[in-house]
Amino acid sequence: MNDQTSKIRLLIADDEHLIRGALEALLGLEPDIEVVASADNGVTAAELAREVQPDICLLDLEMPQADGLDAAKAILEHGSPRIIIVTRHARPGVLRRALAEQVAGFVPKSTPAGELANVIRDVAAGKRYIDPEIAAAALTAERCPLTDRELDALRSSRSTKSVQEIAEQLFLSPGTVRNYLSSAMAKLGASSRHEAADQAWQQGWI
Amino acid sequence: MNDQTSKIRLLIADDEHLIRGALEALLGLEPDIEVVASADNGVTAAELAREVQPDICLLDLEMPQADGLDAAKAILEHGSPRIIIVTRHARPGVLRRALAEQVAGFVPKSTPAGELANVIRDVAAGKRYIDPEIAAAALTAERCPLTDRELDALRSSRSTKSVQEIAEQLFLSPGTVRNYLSSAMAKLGASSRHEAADQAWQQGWI
DNA sequence: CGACACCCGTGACAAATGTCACGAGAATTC
DNA sequence: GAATTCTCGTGACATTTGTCACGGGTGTCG
Repeated sequence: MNDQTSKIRLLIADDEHLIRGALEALLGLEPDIEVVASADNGVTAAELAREVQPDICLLDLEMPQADGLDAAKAILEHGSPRIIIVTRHARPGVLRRALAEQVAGFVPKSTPAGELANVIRDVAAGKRYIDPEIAAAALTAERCPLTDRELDALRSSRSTKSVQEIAEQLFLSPGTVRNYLSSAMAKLGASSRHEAADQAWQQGWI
Repeated sequence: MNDQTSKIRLLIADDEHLIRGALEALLGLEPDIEVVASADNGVTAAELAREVQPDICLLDLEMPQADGLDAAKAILEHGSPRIIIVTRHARPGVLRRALAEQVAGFVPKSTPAGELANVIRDVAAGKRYIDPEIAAAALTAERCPLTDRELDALRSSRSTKSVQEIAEQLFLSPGTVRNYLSSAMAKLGASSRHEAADQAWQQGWI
């Protein structure tokens, strides 16, 4: 791939131009890193990755079109760069899914800026890097106690408002939906379905 | 203050270390800009501003402790730097409040990175800069149709869940609160108070 | 087989929520 | 002064929501 003398070839994807540009500037200062591509959404990130074959892809998790995990999946189908996910809200369940996708690095945006270059070097050297805070949270967080249908109901209840509509979406009777939501709320200790749906989302279960 | 030869003295405040560091790197590359202070919340930003007396303060809107507007207010009590607000979600109402605080610049994080330095120079030269997209949105957006009490109720309903608790917070009867929420929902075309509160927040009314 | 967990549905009930009609007070206008 | 409009407030009402108890069906595991 890249020998001792050549630079680490980096792709950056973030939908906020200001931040992407700033990251380019920050990392461009490093003598052993070269930014070879940048994108503002997951789809073009995947396309660019196929073209330029970078060593490392630095992907923001929250992006329009396709998020960081979608992009990682697409990228790994046509190449084998190392992937680092950057995120604002680090949720345990998301970390699990990221690791399932063979992601090599996972850092929150609260990471000190100086650290990032080191993480990139470590990952380029074949190591993996997981933010210790998030790792701890993911390990202490118990497994999702909800059943599949309960998760379906919660998912629908985030976008839809009335039980009727949720029932129609899932092809169920309204009573059943309320039962699922009720039991989910009981398991999560929430007092409204919105609260329960929020919690489930925070954990990365939906 | 600063004559032709001296650099623009800049304070940066953003709670995400990664972004703050990246911005420092980006702007540090400019020959006529010098980052003299940086903070990760509004309170320390205000304290630092009093100490180092920067020419320009670049404040993120979303910060813990005190947000960008709070910080701007505090800063302007003990000095007269020019303030630039940076934000992820640019809401029309927030722009209005920012202008009321004598803020000199208002840019979203979707601004191209190269632009930012130019904005800083313009503002340092005494001009004002408002992102055209947000300005247009703020001008087309009609004035808030809600009464003061309706706004109070919506504000409370974002943090509190039951009508009872909202009523206690506002020293009102539960029935009155429900009326305010109901009329607010009618005015906004929402079908639940959460939806209405969300809309009002999106517009920057609360 | 029995025990168990999950899926789907029903009916009934209390509490919370949203809607409505109505009234008191203040300000404006004729 | 009377009519009008606006805001703020109260109480009654139907609907929605969340809870509970129950039953039938399916598949898995010991």
